[in-house]
Amino acid sequence: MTIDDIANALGVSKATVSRAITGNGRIAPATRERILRYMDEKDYRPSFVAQNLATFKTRNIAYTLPTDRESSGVPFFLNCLIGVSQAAAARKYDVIVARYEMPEIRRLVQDRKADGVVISRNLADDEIIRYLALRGMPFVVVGTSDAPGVIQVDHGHRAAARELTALLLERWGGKPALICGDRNHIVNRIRWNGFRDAVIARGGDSDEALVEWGASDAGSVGDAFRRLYAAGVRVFFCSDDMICSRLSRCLSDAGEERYPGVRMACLYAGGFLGLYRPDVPSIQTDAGAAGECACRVLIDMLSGKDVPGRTELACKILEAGS
Amino acid sequence: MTIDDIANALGVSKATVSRAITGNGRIAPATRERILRYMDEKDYRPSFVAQNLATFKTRNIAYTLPTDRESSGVPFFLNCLIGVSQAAAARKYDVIVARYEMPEIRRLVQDRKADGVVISRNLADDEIIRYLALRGMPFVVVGTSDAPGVIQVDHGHRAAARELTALLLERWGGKPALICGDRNHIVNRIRWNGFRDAVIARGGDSDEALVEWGASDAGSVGDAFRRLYAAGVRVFFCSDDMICSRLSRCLSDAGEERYPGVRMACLYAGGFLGLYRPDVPSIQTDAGAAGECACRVLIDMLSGKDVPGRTELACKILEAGS
DNA sequence: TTGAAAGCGCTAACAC
DNA sequence: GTGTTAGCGCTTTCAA
Repeated sequence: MTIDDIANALGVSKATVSRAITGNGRIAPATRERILRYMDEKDYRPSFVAQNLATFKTRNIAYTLPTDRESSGVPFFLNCLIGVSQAAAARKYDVIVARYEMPEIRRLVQDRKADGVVISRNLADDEIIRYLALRGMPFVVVGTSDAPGVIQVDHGHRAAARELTALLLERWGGKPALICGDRNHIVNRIRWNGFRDAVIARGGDSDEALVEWGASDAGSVGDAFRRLYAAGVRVFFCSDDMICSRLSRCLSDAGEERYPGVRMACLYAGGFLGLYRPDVPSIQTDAGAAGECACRVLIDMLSGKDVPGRTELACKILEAGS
Repeated sequence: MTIDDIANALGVSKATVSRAITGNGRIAPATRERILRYMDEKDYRPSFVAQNLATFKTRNIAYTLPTDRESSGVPFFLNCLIGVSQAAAARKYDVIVARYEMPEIRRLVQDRKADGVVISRNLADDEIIRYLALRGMPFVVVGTSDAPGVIQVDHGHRAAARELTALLLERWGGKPALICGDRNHIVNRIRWNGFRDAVIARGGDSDEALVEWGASDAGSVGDAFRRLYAAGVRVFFCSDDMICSRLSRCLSDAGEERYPGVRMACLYAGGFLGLYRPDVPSIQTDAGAAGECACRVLIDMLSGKDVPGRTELACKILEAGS
């Protein structure tokens, strides 16, 4: 069934039917009603493709997916995608996924398969972001980007890290340090900042000895831990739950009694942690909410609305026993 | 730039240019070459939307996403999606995601946003699968479905479960049992079948006492474990790594020495396990490969090729020490 | 407020 | 082997 069938059946012209569908142009409320009711009755849906051709819009938004083995195990990306998909569907958009690689992104914009893109990953200085900006493809980043003028949606990692750190330093005392992931990931630097804020606020200084960068596999986490422990650190903050789990395992392997007085906390729990250490204090974020918000912002942009340069979502701090 | 510009620039007709693009119809190899080269030179890409309108194809394939909290932490779905996306891109298709819910699926087919769908999840008897079949939307399932005539791609879970079980019974001896997840998940039933195959082959019988269904959270896994242990079981197979991790944690919480002689193995390692218990024997699958294969099969279907009703991928058995 | 008609960029008969 | 032409289903001037 097409717009013509409707027009004929109702004795009006295609144009009028189109006006009823889009809401553009002048049309008598009565005829509009009549047409809409008829469409509904016949369960008619206008063809997206035809609409797209006429309007130069796809009604798709693209979501970028990290492809490295490392990230694909992280629940964040899936949860975020689900949020994006939800927000999109609510506004009659669809989500198409694109792997976060230059050739794929290029194809995406050249083939005009999407009206805008949600980027789920943010490295410090990024070729893909530059490309999108250059080509005028609207996008929003989930996370924090240091590139100028980039619309972003993120959790308030720094404030949350500061808050949890302050709380635990107060409660536990002892010498703290942070075991942190890749320094190139902005979010790790942000957590480090929040952690440091709290340390400084208590009169400590921002000593680099307080942080071990680049922890990732079991080996490097263990090494970092032993170095810090030897230096007198007893309160261990981890930049994420992956590291926290590894530290925790490293401790139980060695026998907890071998390292008395150790405390630990987690500056970001993306879904792993809960499973294994419900007792570790941590910061919870909601990837789905972030995705949803980012998508909403993007679609607002596409509709020509003004959007905030940065939207910050609240984290939840889980003090959890101990 | 459109097909017309090209036609004019080269002094041929639109139709000829179209033939060069699609490869359909008769065209002199020489002109074809000339046109293609020119397009390349000018970095011209035909408009997908216009093609779609003319051919009734979208060149999109849909991938369904589970929406429950439970599944969204499972790396399988993301890895599978990445595989699908890879296979699709290689064939100039795009992937659009749809949450696995009836209203969304209905919208998808009514709006004709995709030519086919890859289903990443398989419950025993499924409303959505029935709907797709009814509406003539081509689809393939990653996993095993008992609905008749459903094209499926899966790992050989049963054979692998049988093989690993046999191997370990041989090596360890002792009374075995399986702690299994939701009985409604087909894949759990399949693993149970494989496990049982091996037990029977050793002269055991297919006693239901050998399996505890419905394990999921820490509590139910712990309960199942204690019941079985009390019944004399010493060799514990888990249907997946989530359960395995919980069992492992339950043991270390209790103090391993409290339950002497316990062995454990994992009939499916989706990405969690490796982190925490590299020493537990397990069955590894490759979700990415499965997604890639499913997508390839689907696109073959769409191109009118004959495809196998079921494709089975090999699992990797990790014997891992102990 | 409505209708007629000209696109949007491409494909696919059908003729030559 | 190539060109002509009529769509694909919708939007959007421009007149009426």
